[in-house]
Amino acid sequence: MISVTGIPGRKKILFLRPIGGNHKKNLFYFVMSEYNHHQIERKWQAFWEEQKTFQVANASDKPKFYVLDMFPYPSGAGLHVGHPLGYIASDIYARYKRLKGFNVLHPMGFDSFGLPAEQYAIQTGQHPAVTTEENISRYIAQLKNLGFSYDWSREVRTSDPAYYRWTQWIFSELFNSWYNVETDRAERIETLVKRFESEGNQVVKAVADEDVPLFSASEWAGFTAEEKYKITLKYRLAYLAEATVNWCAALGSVLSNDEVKDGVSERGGFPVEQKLMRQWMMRITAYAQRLLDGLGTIDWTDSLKEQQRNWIGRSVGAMVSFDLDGHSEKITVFTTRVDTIYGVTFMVIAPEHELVDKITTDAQKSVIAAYKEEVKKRSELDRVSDVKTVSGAFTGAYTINPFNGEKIPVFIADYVLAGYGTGAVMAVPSGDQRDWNFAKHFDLPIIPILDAQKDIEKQADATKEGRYINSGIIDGLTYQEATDKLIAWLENKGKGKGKINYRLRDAVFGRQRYWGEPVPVYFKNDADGAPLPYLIPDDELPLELPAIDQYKPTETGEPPLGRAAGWKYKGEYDYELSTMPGWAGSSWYWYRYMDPANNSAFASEDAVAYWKDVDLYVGGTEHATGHLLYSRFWNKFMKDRGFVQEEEPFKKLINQGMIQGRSSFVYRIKGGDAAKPVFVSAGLKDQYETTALHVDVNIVTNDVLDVQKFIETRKDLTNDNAEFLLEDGQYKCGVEIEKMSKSKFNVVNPDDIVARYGADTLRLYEMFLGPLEQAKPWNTNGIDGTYRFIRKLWRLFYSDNGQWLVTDTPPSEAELKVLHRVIKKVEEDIEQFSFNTTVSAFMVLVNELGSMKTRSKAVLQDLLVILAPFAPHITEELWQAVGNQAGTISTAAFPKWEERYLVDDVFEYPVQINGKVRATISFPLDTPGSEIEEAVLSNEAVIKWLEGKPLKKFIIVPKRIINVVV
RNA sequence: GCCGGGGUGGUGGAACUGGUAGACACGCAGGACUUAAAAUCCUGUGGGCCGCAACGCCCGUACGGGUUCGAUUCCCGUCCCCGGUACCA
Repeated sequence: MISVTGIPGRKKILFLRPIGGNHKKNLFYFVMSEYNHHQIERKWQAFWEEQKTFQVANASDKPKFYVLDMFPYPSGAGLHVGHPLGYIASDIYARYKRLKGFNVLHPMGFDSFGLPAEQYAIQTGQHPAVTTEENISRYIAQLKNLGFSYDWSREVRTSDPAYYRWTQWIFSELFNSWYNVETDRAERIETLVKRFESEGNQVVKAVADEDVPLFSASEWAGFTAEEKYKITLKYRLAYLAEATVNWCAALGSVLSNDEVKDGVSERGGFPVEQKLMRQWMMRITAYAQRLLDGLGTIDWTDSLKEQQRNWIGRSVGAMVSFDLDGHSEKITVFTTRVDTIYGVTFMVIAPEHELVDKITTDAQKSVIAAYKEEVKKRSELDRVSDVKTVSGAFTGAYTINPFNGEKIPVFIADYVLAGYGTGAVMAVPSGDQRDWNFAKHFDLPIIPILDAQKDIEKQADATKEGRYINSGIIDGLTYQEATDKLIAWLENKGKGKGKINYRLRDAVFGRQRYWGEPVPVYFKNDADGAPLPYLIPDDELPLELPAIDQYKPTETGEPPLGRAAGWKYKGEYDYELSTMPGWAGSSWYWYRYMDPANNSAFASEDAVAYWKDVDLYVGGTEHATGHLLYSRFWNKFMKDRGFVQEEEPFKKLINQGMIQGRSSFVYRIKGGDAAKPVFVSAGLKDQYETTALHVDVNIVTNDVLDVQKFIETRKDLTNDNAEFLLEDGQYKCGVEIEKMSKSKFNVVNPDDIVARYGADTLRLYEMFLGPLEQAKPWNTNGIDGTYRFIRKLWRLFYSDNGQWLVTDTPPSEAELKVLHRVIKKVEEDIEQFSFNTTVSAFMVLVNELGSMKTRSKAVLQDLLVILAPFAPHITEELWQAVGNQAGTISTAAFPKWEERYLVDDVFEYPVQINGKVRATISFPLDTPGSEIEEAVLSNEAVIKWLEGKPLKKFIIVPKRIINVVV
């Protein structure tokens, strides 16, 4: 664009644009066009900001609606075109809901604590707060560029002390709470102490550490205050524990299970090992059942709920105690198949099991020691990838099957995990393939226990069909009968009981990092000189991050906070040196938006009572077992304690699919003179041996490489030394779909697209690409179509030479028909988040209106309103141009469609004949209600079938089905 | 292996609860306008056959069966792709 000129007549901006031209002759040709997205979008974004158009109050006579985006971590790379996909969708929905008469809360903020800023700090010495601040500014600019209707006055940042003061407060409340199994909710720790005072701890049912000593009320009364405090530490929802954690040496930090993928860290791919460490933990396991039950009450996708179900991993079974031959201890196993107990021919316990050393016989000591050594050496990665190899060692000990008194050899093997169940399994080779493999390897007996089991000499058969054999008291019974009888027997004899087990582990709540929320705890030594944790009082929060000189761990291996000179509580007691994990700040942030400036509570009671919960949450599925689980956990806790209103925080959740990159490749022929590289076009590459090289997608158009630009961007190439083998005179690039990332040169920046086509076009195009939930590659190729649509829309109002076309004449039947059909479709599609088909409907509407001679103002106004959520800028501009007050389209009423405009000249309805056979029937429009004599049936077979049978009558029934009685 | 979701033109994708498969868009081809190009507009575009043509016919929704007057849609089996998860007892 080279110049912007005049405003003749109506409020219309003309601008001149060079459109090609012969630069050598210095000749330019111009067209006049009125649509200038730069001007329009700048104008309205400024307008919205000045007028505070999207600021929303915590009260209204309209119903509330809360639309939330998963807030981003502000990375240094800025946004790429993939990021806004979900934001565009939620913005459309938020704007749509406003048009539908709701008071809509639609905020945005930043999850601003995190690893990358810290890594950068370690390398450069730059304080993470500084880089974070810069990144956030860039994000905000990019987001505003896209015309989102956020209420920016409610912005939050998790790294802001005024925010994390409340994250610390929630931690304190968790620390001050215990889980009462009888009431099935969290309660203040004081209620537990009262119980101890009146009845000791033997009848209290709580979720607590396993090593709690039993005491009576009078014993409790005899404890010192410090001893009492120590006992309560074992009950609190936030507690310290010596736990095996995923330790990543390269990152210098502990990682949670969902941050570890295939034995390496999710971020960076560094090796992760198991290590015992004293850590803050969260008793999320207390909520396992409620987290599971809650899934039934919320509108999330099945796959996401299934992921959470699997992660929680509920399994129903029984605990069975086996006496040890010659020892007083017992080994307890957890099994989901008690019914197979008569098929047990050996037992396997984890190498880390506490009884291993005790029960190993002298003869086996060396074998066991050697095996344990071997297991230690095998990394997590090997254990995972090498499932086939059978390994294990015999301890020399035997247990007794409680049902038939048989002696059962005890093995150790690493396929049994110390952390799940009891770390011991009873092995039934006839019914379990792993046990079967183990039995074959060590030549142990395989006993069939069901008459329906087949081929158990070849493989295990896990069937529950048939009747039991070789099975003592359950011979002849079915699965359910047998299970019930065995559990009753066990409970009766005190040898076991029915039990539900969860895979879910308590969450580690500490990172050896600087850039996170400090845990508001200090340590004071007890009578024996061991440190005891104490909370920092609420009124002294926030505990702010101290300044430190370097951001890496100390020389003695302490977390970075160990470097903070003189950082002690009351100048005397050591603070906790680890910080909270990344999920802490994001586990409650949606409440802060409700009342972001409050400094006497995380949000006022009124604000929470008004907004309650999130009606629509939009974000990626990658948070399935992290953020989305922890948030539900904290929310349930806060509900228990009466801080919030709802059991579940996110009523409906939509997962937008990831937008992948579409990488382009050039092919260099292998061998030859390195100084004279030869590149071959994609269609010819099979004739040579080539190396594929990424090439920047920004110099590739429709898969054709701009060879000149390519040479310019490469230092090693000149016009003279490089050779290109072309096809059809062009260099065609190869294409591959990969994750969008800088290193693959496939990043497309939304700012570039906005500069070229405008935010409205980008918004429409991202929605048009395909179903929201589906992953899809970014491809700029098709964007011209949406851009054309926007300009066609403009030309409904202005002719090519800038003439105003809209008239006050009443709408024609034809206009109303196409309009109302689209209004209906748009409404239905938006409610179902089918935005791609909505955009198609707009295109049809604009095409059809464009082909009509008339330009009725009433019709065009309705079109603007229904299109406004998708393309807010151009619709605001045209809305004002047709004579409305500026900015009022945001709160206009979504138009209603009328049935009478939806019907065609000819009805075409599915038809039922005698309530059975169906076909399509067509008849003239002016006949409904009256008797129908003429009709056209679509299906030949039906017509044949009807031949000779007079049609008695047609009955039009609801749902547009016609019943024909013959 | 198990769980969840998919497989439709050259491409992205439509198709309500079983009722004209391929909407909408990209790309491509042809045309109009233009000294030319761009932009814009118009026409055509799943494959095949017959024909001057309108019309018409056959085949087509991964593959093989089935139910039905009628199947992209429902059922059974096979293959492939994507996501999650993995010695969980």
